[in-house]
Amino acid sequence: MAYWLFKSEPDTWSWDQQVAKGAAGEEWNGVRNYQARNNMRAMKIGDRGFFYHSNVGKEVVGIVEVSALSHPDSTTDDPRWDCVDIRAVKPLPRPVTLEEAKADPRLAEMALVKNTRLSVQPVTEAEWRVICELGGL
DNA sequence: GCCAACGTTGGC
DNA sequence: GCCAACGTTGGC
Repeated sequence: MAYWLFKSEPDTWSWDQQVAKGAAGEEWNGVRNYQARNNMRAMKIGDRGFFYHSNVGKEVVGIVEVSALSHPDSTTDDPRWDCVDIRAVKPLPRPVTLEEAKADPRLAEMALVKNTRLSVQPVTEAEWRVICELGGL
């Protein structure tokens, strides 16, 4: 199983909205970046991801799961853009802020820290464990 | 195929 | 609100 990180501005799409979608999940649409799209194309059902609030909060707030494989993004007719569906699994007991991630030497190579502009990122298993630990899981 | 101009993201 | 980093576009 692979691990990922999904960024969203809470003003646009928040963790609470994701939770409200329940087990059905929701399209992770609107991504217009090739790297991010390629990451989504590589995802499999059941892969886990962090849900990160950018701009407001700047923290990992919860864990999601891929509930549908990559398919055309319904918000555009442009065939270049695909997306997966994700559903909320559980919140982190304690959100992990970007500041904390930056302060932890084990996360120095994390895309969240090194490549702030990428909106859908791969996360290594080691990084996954560290964030979970910091988040109180 | 290069690169300048432009647009967007996201931290501060 | 600013600006740095980065990605994309389009002229040549």
